[in-house]
Amino acid sequence: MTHHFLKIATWNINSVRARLPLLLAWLQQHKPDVLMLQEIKCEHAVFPFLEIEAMGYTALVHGQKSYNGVAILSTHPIQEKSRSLISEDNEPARFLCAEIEGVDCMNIYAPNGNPRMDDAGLTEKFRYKLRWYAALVADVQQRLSQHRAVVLAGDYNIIPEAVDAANAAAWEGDALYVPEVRKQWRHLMNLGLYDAWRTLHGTQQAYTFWDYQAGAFQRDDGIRIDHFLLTPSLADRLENCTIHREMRAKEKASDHVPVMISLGA
DNA sequence: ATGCCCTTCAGCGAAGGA
Repeated sequence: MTHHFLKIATWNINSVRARLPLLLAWLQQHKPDVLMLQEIKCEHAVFPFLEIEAMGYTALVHGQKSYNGVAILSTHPIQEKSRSLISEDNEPARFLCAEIEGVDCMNIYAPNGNPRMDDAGLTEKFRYKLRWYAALVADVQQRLSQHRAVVLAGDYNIIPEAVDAANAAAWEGDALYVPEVRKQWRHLMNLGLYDAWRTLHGTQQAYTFWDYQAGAFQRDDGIRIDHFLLTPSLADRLENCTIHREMRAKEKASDHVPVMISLGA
């Protein structure tokens, strides 16, 4: 079986319009085959198609006004497979799946889930995060039963382990780190998926998000919450995984940075 | 101590993020 060499990236861009110059410069420099964007924060009608298509990319957009929104950019032929994960009314735009070169590229922007508790107990926001992850696990399971090659990438809003935070103790009780949520991560891993960063870099500490507040980046008080999970045949092709930390130091930076993998032919 | 910051929409603050 022959494959295409593929560079696939993910980036929670925190508004594609506010970040367009940074996005175009990054694409020009790194030229990924595929880029999964989260938090584009716009509807399809105002997505910057012209500028992105001028760089040789086709854009598949699942937009929403003001909040959320995901998109997949590709230099290869792209076929949409799904944009719904959880069959509830008013589903926010947090999911988009497309087939590219025989790979199911699943772009996720998981619910944050905070605040986790209020006076009445677990909040609806937190319960929704758990339901959303249950639906994601079921969707991935379905694709695995069909022997699909799957790249599951995006903003998971999960700190998998203590090593994935500069100060794990500060995240105790937070919806990104509580045991119930880390258990959802383990459910995914136990389906047989490989964390691209962990696979290549072991327990080396690296972060993909630093809060805008309190000089978090200057203090390197970050967390690793943007991830690539791969099915085994794709993990076998994994050549590298890079976290583009330098993007956090730019003017008008997103609070997340790009993560990129290379898959061998 | 979810306040610090940033984005959107719609105004001259609120909501949401993580």
